[in-house]
Amino acid sequence: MDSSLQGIIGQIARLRELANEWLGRELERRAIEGIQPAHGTVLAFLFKQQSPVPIKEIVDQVRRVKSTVTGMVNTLERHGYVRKIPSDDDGRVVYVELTEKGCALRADFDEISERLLSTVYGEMSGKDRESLARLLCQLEKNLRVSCHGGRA
Amino acid sequence: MDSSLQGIIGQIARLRELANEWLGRELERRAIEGIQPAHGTVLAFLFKQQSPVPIKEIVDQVRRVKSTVTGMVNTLERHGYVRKIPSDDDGRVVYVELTEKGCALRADFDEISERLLSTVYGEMSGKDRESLARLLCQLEKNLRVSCHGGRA
DNA sequence: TGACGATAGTTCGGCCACGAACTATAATTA
DNA sequence: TAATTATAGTTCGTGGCCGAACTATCGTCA
Repeated sequence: MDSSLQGIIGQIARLRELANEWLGRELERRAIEGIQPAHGTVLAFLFKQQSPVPIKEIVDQVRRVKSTVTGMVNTLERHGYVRKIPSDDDGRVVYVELTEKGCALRADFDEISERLLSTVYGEMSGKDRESLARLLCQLEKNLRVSCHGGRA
Repeated sequence: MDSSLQGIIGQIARLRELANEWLGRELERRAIEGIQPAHGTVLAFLFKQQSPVPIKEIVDQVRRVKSTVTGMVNTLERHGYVRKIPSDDDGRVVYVELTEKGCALRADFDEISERLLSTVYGEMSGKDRESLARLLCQLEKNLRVSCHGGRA
């Protein structure tokens, strides 16, 4: 029931898909291989770090279950964007760190983010952008309350 | 880059996930088994039919690639919500039709759709709902133009 | 009628995404 | 210190989603 097909939820779902599609094309256009739209949150987080981070940290930040993060990190590793380093102190943890190739994504990443924003907003006035953000926040709050009583 | 994490796209992505989460809980609460939020568009389409439809029709309506639809139809069939009937006239086509069990979903489906709508909107005024829809349409148009030059 | 191209579906491999089970290593507590 | 519990990651099975390749059938056209 991804839909409610008609109605606001369908609209939101479509929008999200269009954005993903746009990102896919942009990545392809720039010949960036092995990167999926979903990797965005992980990369954004890694860009902010100046030292290797445990996978656990990524899991907490990225709002994905650990098995999902394991998979994404492995994909990123296989494509050479990231390196895994087992901890010496704690035999359970594995650190993740961007490689050269991974760091090199940053410029594209920033450009793409900016371009997406300006594409999606187009000529929309600042006032309308604010209204939109506010209204969406409201929906988000409504759903969040109904889902988990406001937490998270 | 599902994200742009911050900004409108992230907000939309979160909203869509929350809606899916909400749907998941609702389906679980009603003990409806084997149904995924993504099946919503397929079911909505089947509810509107009074005779079996070729898979091709579903593909066109549901905005999913044929291999995806094949998968979903098979899942629905395995759970007994749907029946596949090879055509006599045309050896290539396979018709799909709701079973009793499938038809029985309709009431829940309608209720759930309505409840989701009222949950997500909450107390938002009619005027705001309209503004929101209008603004989202604008974003959708912007992206669509940028993606495929306005088609589709 | 026979070859060729279009059309309908399926299959396969690759990803994300989830939950449950499992491993291995701490940390805690009796 | 031994047993128990908690924590970090991985693995596995299910499913959506895609694109590409494949099969089978239908239409068309020579």
